[in-house]
Amino acid sequence: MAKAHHTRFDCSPGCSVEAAIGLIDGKWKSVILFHLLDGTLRFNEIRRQIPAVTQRMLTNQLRELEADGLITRKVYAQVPPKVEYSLSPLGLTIKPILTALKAWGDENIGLYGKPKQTATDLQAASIPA
Amino acid sequence: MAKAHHTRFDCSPGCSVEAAIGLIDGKWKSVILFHLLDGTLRFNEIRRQIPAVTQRMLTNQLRELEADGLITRKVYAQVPPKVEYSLSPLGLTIKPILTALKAWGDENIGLYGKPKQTATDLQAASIPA
DNA sequence: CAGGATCCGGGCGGATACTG
DNA sequence: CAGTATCCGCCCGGATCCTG
Repeated sequence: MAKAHHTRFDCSPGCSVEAAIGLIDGKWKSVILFHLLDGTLRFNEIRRQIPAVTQRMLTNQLRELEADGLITRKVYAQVPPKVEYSLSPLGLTIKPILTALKAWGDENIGLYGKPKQTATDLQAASIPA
Repeated sequence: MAKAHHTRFDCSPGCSVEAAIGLIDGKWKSVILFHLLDGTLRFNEIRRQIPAVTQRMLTNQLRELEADGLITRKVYAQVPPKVEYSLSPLGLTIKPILTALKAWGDENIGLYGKPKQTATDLQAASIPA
């Protein structure tokens, strides 16, 4: 797992959840993977899709994703350099998670990063107590 | 968002993914939420479910989850103290994500935290290139 | 274009001690 | 039981400069 961001998990039932999260957390990984769902992207293309990421971090996260086998890095021997990133077969399998995240985010989060409905709102709306 | 672990996200398409992840990352949150799927738990019950977490971290993460409206904290005025944590209505809505994570983890990760099949394996198995 | 190298501060998170 | 308080090391991640 590259550098083991989560130090370690001694397994209890929820272990695989932890492990799964371990692969897609890391501040930018999920967003990167999400954008790669649309297809292959070059380095600076990803940067443009995620303006807030620094090139250092982008390189880092891409390296870790590659080390974890989630993405594939293809280098073209030419100048100026051209490097393409795409989801590996394993990476493709996390699509359900990403779309679930996206769906949930779209549903429950405003554009400001704040939950748009509070627990109380939802209580009144859907759940009968 | 409590203390804004992810500083901020200036929104591009994948923003809501980032935002969603922002709520469930934080080293232990996903596991905590996952265990709360089974129902209400007391503080030390959660600790026992997640041996690797320290009480400091557990308190932290619980506070953040509460601030984000994902869990509910119920304090019983009695001694010795009794505090129960449970998923809020909003928290319940992330169940699909958690189960997706669990499913993916169970499927693709061994008990050691390493992906059990490499990209190459999967390539040979399913995808024709 | 796609990075590598270095410097550096902030905060995440562990360990320990104390409390209502 | 369910925390709070404090100290502190580590490394995450930003900023900047350099390269094939």
